[in-house]
Amino acid sequence: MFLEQSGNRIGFGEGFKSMTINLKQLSKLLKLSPTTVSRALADYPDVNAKTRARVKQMAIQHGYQPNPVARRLQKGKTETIGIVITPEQNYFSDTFFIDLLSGISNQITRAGYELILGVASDEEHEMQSMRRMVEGKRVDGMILTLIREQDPRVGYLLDRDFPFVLYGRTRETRPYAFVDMDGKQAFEKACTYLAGLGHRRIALLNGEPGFMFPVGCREGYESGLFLSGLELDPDLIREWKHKDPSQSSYRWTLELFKNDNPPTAILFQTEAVNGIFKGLDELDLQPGKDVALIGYDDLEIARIHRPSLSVLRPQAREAGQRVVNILLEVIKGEDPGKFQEIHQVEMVIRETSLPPS
Amino acid sequence: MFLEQSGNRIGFGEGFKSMTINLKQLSKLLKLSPTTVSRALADYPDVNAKTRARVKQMAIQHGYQPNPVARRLQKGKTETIGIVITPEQNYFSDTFFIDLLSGISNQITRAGYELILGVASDEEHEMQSMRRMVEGKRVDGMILTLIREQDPRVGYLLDRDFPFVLYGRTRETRPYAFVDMDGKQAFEKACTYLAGLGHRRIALLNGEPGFMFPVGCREGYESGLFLSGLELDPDLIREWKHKDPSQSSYRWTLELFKNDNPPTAILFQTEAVNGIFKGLDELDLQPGKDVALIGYDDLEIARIHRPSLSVLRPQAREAGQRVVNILLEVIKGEDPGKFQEIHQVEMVIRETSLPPS
DNA sequence: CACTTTTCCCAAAACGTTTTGGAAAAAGGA
DNA sequence: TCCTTTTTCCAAAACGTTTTGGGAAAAGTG
Repeated sequence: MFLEQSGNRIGFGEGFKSMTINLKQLSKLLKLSPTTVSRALADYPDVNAKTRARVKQMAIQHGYQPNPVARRLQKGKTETIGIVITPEQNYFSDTFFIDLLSGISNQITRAGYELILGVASDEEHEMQSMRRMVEGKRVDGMILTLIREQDPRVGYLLDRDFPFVLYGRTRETRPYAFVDMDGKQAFEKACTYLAGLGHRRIALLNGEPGFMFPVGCREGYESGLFLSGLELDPDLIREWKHKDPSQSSYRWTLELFKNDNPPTAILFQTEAVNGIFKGLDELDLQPGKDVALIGYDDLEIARIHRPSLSVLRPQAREAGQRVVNILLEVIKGEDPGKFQEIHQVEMVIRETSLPPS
Repeated sequence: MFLEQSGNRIGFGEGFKSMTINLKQLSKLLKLSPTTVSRALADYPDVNAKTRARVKQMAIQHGYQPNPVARRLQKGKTETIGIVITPEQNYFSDTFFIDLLSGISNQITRAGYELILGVASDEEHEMQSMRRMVEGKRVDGMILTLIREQDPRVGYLLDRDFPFVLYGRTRETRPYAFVDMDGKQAFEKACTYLAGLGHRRIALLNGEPGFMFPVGCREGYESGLFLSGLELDPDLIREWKHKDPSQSSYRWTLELFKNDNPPTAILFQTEAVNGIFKGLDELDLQPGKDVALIGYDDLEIARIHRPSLSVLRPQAREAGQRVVNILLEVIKGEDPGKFQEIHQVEMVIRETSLPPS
């Protein structure tokens, strides 16, 4: 049976579809083969410069864009990258995560790829959503965030040799690609800075154990104390809960000051700042004046609060872009172990980091 | 030339790909044609129940999943839905948007579709990102959020008859599908409630003009005043800026109380609550006690603040699910004008909605 | 038994690209 | 001029599905 290409059926009520043109139709218009048109558009050297220009001009004129689905099938790639977020991770609390996502999205678009998003309600659905993407051949690579110390996602992906990049790190001996912020260096810097101002009792209100990021923060804190010749006092360390940063940090703030020898400064993740402010308010302590504060992450609240909050500021957008560039390399077949980046974090001194009164 | 299907090349260092099976291979294993296997899996009646069971069993055993890219090409659909968000919209500030997104994502997954995400830095890139999805044949439909009164995106999509659903509404005479919250009814309810408590001076700290959602809020506020026999006083209405809710609402709060006859209650979007709290604090006014407060959106801060904030609570998750279900219908060819839903908003009375002192 | 209907399966086409492996035409070299 | 090389193009295969349009065998029917 011989089947005639039906053409575009203009005026057939097909709505949107009727305004689109495909390769075969374009090549007919140009009186060239689809092969040549395809190769002309892809800048292959074996097509005459003159015809290439003609092809490109016609393509633009008719708004031709190759059908991405067809190209993906032929190329054997999905040109798609997956990411799964969970609402319980209050990570979304402010500009930080959206900055990261913005860097990721823009770089993916630039590469002609797509970003597909899964929203999982808990850890189990998180894994399930990822498996659907991976085993369902829906993505070429995965981006992982909010990494846990023991993270089953990493083992899963390593086991099946599937391309991925972490924003963060985990406890895993096999090599893998990651982009991480130097939380250790950041907290060390903040800690020595405060000590340099004369603070001797510096508290740490750290993130929840189980996740990886508080680990570096604690290391930096301890190292900062050590470098400043200060003793580590376990009574000055508390950990807030991820599901409820404000409430838990509020409680811990009150508790910190029950101490006979209370802190004059607190280091923490900015996520927890509302609880801290509330606690200090209740204790009639003025942030910045009676207690120095430095938070990790430059959230909106840090800038608008009076006094404004001194912070450690990770460059989330840039990190997001790096994550994508690295992932594209890994997808191409590069060795993931080559890509392990730790980005420096700058300190922004505002009004809450004064010497002790 | 005769080409032999090369099979799976197990042990060829192909990594991930080698653990996957395709339709042809599965059909060979079953000694059936690809046609029959495909139809068996799709529950066509023209395949024997016995063989259908055999096929399904074998498919599960080998973890066969049809390649989505191939299916999309054949079906002429991308099975993909697009959404574009912008960071400048502080919409991401808390759980609200992620709840919406969660409802959207889950429903899309259930339908076997994919959600692709664009992050645009401003209005222009927002349009650009959408055009890439639409004209690049990367999605079957679009979801739009944070709608403006005059929204060029809506006109664009209507012009080319491309399926879409709004979360929100816009000024547009042609019929289109939307899911919106009944902001008018919500604010009316809150306003009459406060009036019922005895408040006579009720202020409105509304969202920025240009966007659609403050319109309903204002209507509800005015209607609530009217129903309660109160006069509208333009001095009691202010509008915060979208890019900086806290700062602008802080300024307006101070200004509201410069009034000779200051308000005893404020209605507002919860996004703006930080600025209001700060303003009241500076004026030595106790939230809830000296000034009644009801916010729109049940953000985390509303629950954890002491006193806890009375709020109007839209059901974002459910709305997200409806948006997707409707969009799938529109994609199927249903008339968008049939789908115009306005969801009720419940009021949650907490500690900031007492009678005037 | 002969004919019709139903059941069950399949070959081939189609979706829209890119890649492969030439082949014809033009240009260069002796 | 004749052979070789280069330039420019293209037909056909391939990616992995679903759909189309039968067709053979089995089951009914008279």
